[in-house]
Amino acid sequence: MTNPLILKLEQRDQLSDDEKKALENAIARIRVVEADEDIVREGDRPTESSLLLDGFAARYKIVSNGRRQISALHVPGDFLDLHSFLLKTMDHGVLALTTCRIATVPHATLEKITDEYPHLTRMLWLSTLIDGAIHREWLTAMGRLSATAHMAHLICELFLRLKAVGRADGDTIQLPVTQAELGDTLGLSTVHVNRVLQELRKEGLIRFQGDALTILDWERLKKVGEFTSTYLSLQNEDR
Amino acid sequence: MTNPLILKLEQRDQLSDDEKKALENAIARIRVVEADEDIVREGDRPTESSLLLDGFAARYKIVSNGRRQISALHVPGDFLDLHSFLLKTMDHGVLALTTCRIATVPHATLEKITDEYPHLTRMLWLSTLIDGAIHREWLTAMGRLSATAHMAHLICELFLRLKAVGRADGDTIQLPVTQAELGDTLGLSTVHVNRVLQELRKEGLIRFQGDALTILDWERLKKVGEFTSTYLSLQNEDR
DNA sequence: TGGCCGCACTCACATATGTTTATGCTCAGG
DNA sequence: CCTGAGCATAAACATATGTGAGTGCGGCCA
Repeated sequence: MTNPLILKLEQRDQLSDDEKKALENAIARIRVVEADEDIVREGDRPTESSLLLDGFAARYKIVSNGRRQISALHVPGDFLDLHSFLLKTMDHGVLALTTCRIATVPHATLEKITDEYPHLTRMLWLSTLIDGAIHREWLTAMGRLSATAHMAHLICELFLRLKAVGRADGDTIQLPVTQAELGDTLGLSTVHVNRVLQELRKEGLIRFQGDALTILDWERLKKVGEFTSTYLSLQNEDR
Repeated sequence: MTNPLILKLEQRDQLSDDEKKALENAIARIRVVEADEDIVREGDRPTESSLLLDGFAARYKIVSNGRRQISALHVPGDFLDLHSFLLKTMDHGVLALTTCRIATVPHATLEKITDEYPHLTRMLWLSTLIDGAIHREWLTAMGRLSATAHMAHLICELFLRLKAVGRADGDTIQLPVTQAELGDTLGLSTVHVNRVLQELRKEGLIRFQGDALTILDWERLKKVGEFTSTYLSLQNEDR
């Protein structure tokens, strides 16, 4: 089975065999983290970065009154903390939402890659830039869209991101995320998440039973969520 | 006068003379953009990136009902669209909030830097990672803090960022940003921005007359905004 | 010098979303 | 087969923030 990171990057630009080999060799070990466990903690100074191979994970921060905000949801192929390579100190934690299979890449190896593989370096840089683009999109959705639109937007995004790494089954994705976690992602209460999901269901836009989320009307869902995929950089071009 | 980007980067790690020279030489030309003009437009595919030398600028997105969300506020030393080097298509616009002096750096030159200067490349990468860290912090503030706390947080951040590039005068910074623009940044209405500023003033935390913003009680302001500066990566270390 | 125009500021009222509390489903474990 | 935990769902009520409309000030320009 191919490394989902390679899958993700090759969607954006071609990788040489050398580069692919360098990526594969960068993996020092593979570990498994159980659901609800921390993968990295706020304040940590990791000496390696974690690449998600399987499962769902979230970056999060806790604020004073114990409330939590999730600032990123991660799917296979995503680096969870590639930024710790240069930022050094984690300004947030990373949590496993399901059982996660994780490849660890030592920062020393990343440094070597930046010395020897300029194009591959740009591709890794790109992957953090996409994270940033997603952050901006979330900011816009959170600040200026209604809760319903925001939820629709998130669903559109997750569908495309999962599809891009071969994790969509037709119009259905597995989304093993509780309504409380969705609330922490969207900045809403669980109660309101529930209301909003009901509405999307009532409108015939989605089905969502158990973990299985099915898109029933992609076009209308996109419209409700004011979704355009530009920010995901899904095009293959020279970078 | 030193290039504020060099000032900004040298605060995070040492730069060699060669690297500084490479940065200076990367500037193809300098242009001036008047307040309220677009510097880059959503959908553009720039062939050069813009480095802000003087003035204030904002990244923004307009949503369907005409509402606007500002996803980043930029001060001198910030790249406005370094990410366009690899993301290629702008997923948002960039606007001059005041008259801006801007240095343009061709993407071809950036590519050359990534080929020849690994450490400098990492420092440029770092600067986009700091943008990302700020985005995450804004997400948390927007999703889980009260409007007042969010405003306090933003003020703390801008104060430190301006101070880091020598643009603070004691406890005072120039913040030539209207309340409407602050609203678009925080995801609030102008009316509520006004209420929240009154409250911070009444509490004796800030003075804000005209463009001059003075921090009257840093410790309490930090506390109200639940502000910690980790995410700004202000420490000098090997990167 | 007069008159706009942009902006800060106010008030009255509207509403999206939060809070609290409770119910019932489903599924894993004993 | 029962039990409890975790989760989705529900209803009643509370509130932070939005909306719409308006005032007044200060600076710029004719």
